[in-house]
Amino acid sequence: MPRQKFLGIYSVLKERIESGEYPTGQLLPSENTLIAQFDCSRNTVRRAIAELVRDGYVQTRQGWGVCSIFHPIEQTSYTMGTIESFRETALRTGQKSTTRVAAFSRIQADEALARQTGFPAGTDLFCLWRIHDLNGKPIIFNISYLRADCMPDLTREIAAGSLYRYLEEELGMVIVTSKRTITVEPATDLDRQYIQLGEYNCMAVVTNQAYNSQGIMFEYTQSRHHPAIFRFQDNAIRRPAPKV
Amino acid sequence: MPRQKFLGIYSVLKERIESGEYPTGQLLPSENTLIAQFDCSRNTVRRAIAELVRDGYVQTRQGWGVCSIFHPIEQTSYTMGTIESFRETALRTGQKSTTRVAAFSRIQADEALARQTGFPAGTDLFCLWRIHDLNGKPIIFNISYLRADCMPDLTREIAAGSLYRYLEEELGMVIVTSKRTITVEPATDLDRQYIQLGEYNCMAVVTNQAYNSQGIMFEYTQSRHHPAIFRFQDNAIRRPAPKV
DNA sequence: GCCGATTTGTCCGTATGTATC
DNA sequence: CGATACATACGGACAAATCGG
Repeated sequence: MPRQKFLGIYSVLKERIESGEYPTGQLLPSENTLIAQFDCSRNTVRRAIAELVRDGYVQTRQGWGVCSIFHPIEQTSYTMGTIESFRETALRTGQKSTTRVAAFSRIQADEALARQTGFPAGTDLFCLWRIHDLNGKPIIFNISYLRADCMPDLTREIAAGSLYRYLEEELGMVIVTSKRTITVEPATDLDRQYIQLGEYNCMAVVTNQAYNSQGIMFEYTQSRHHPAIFRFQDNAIRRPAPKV
Repeated sequence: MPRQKFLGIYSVLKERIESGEYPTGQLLPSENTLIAQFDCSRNTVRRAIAELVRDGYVQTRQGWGVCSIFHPIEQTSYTMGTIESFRETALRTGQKSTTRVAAFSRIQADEALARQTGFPAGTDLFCLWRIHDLNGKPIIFNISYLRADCMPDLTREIAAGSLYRYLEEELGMVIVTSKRTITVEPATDLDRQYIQLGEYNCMAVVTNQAYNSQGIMFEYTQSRHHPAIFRFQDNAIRRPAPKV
């Protein structure tokens, strides 16, 4: 049981849903019942349920209850609303991953790059090209720009390992928010050089802007995925009606 | 001011951030200050801030404060973590949209379709092909399967209008949750028949499973987008470290 | 249609824990 | 160490939606 109570309740409920104890389409016990079961306050139960809603496990309806909408099929998604590094995802799904550094340089952001990345013009940056292999096959071509003043001692060797592990464990940097944009772009010569695309002439591109705990954007990365293996899943919740 | 207090505070803070009153990289007033300003409880302020975090406007850090990470550039996204119909999106971005029905039929889900869509085998379904034009150009090919028992009187004519408006306003159905998956797939002959792809040989595919307020999945839709106009944006928040 | 019981949604006040400076 | 800030948790009150009698 985690230190935080609501997370404990959350994972217990999650497991009950996955195990079929609360079947799809049926109501969970009411909040009051759960309060008695877990011996906690109403807010704590509600917090746990809110997380399940975010995960697409249940949905709630005023005056009615909390309803399971779990379907076991979809649990194999590549990534969801959390930040997860390539290495972490591979680990979670039990696959074998390696990373190669194809280029490593230090540059200053010119006007065009500033517009593209969102860094102020003139910012001192590391430019990093990495290839991610999954089960021996190259599938992601990563173009990163990293604020040099946030990681002055970055080397090509470090970049070959887990960049996020280095930032978090070595530098004590806390990665908090990440803004992502998904697009589909024509494959470039560079893409074809690193990724075996076969018949495909496009790439699935995830553009990622990561912020550290001080609110500074320290990373801009274009992850150019082989289209055949790319998969992104999320759950949307309809907001209360747009008041006329 | 909306009926709900936290939404009012949310939109006031949002506007202050957008207007530059709380510049990017700086801290917002502390919770206690905001409590005094809005004359409300701590929970209410925190709820409003939580929404801003979800929107990627701010990030919070214990012991430090709430920090603006707003960048005005990115506000043109095609869609975000909410459910929005094609028509609503077009309206919001001020574009001209039309919808054509290319096919309309009534079928029963066989085993293969059941596996693909998640409907139980044998379910009575409407099958609907629609083409969405934006500013006169066809850009989305929509393949929908709809539970017939949720909308027995659906006709081709109704489908040509806004399907969601019909479901919500005419049938009083409330759309709550939607599970989306984004992939990239090779363009089919059918795709090419309806969408002018030019050099592209792929489509950006958004697979959507929509649930009504009773927790019943009533819609499965494959939205096959022209890759050049497809854009999906979201904000990820790093969960507290995976407890080892 | 109304009423009452149940259930979730919103809001308040307070206390304590924990991270930051 | 203390002051300040956010994070978690508790308990209570009322509102709004749902459903059954």
